[in-house]
Amino acid sequence: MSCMVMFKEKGLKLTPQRRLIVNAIHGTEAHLTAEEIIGYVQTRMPGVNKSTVYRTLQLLEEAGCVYKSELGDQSIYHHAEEGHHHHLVCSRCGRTVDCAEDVFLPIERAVRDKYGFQAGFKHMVMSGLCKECRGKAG
Amino acid sequence: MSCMVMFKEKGLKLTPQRRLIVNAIHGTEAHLTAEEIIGYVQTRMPGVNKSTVYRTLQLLEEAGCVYKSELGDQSIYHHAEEGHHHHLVCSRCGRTVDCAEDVFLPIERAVRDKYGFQAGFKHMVMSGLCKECRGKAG
DNA sequence: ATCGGTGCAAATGATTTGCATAAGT
DNA sequence: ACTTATGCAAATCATTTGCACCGAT
Repeated sequence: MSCMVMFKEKGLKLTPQRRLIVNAIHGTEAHLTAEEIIGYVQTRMPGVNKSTVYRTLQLLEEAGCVYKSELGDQSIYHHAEEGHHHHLVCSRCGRTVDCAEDVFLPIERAVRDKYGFQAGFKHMVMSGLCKECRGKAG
Repeated sequence: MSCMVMFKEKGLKLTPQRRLIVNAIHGTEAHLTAEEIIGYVQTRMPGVNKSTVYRTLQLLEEAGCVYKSELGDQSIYHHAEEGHHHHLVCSRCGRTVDCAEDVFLPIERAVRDKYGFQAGFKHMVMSGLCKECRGKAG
């Protein structure tokens, strides 16, 4: 719950709305779209406005409590806990699989050695087919 | 110029507007935003409408002549020629460096072996710091 | 009292779409 | 001629912003 602490440390307020948003993100290992988070929050507290959610997500992202990634035309959000820094999202069933951080090390090294380019692979979201969907048609 | 041929093969028309759009994309190794392409086209042929450009880009992408990637909140476009399948975009100076395709092989293998996940790394755009900018402040 | 937070409504900005007209083949 | 393409204007859709009011410290 470092998010909660963060608010106070920055002199920001820990409102019920913000608590809900933090809960939504910490309550799952999945990636959530802004819309899904809005839905979660509004289910438990009708009347909460989209802009409140967007503003809070921005605060959380700036504080490093939440990762924001672009997938397709929307942004998806995920908490920034230790131990699982990348994600595999199945483009068929939507399942999310956590992925170890070190899988990017070879490419990071290769790109640095070959091109002198320091790539930043932070919380990457890769799309493809998960184990279950690989065999299936479609 | 397989794009040009593609139009005819599909019974589509090769208009001056489309020719310009194809030229814009094939005339550079850089990634172009829709806006940049619109600018290129309108400079040489004022009056061409955005929607024409967007519609053509969509056709080209569907035909596999052009790659579309999301970077930040906009889409960027690049021709689909052989030999350079990934791109490194410097987040500081905007420079684009072509990147060999094989740098993704290790990660593709690792993710498949570890998680049974078949990731699709097609025409990836990675952001980071290029050789020139790595030393500089900022 | 003061500063930050919220809801609301309107603004943005990229992309898409409906439609009447223009132009390739 | 016949079908596709284009320009224009309006519609979307996710996200952002201005503003007056509300609430916690």
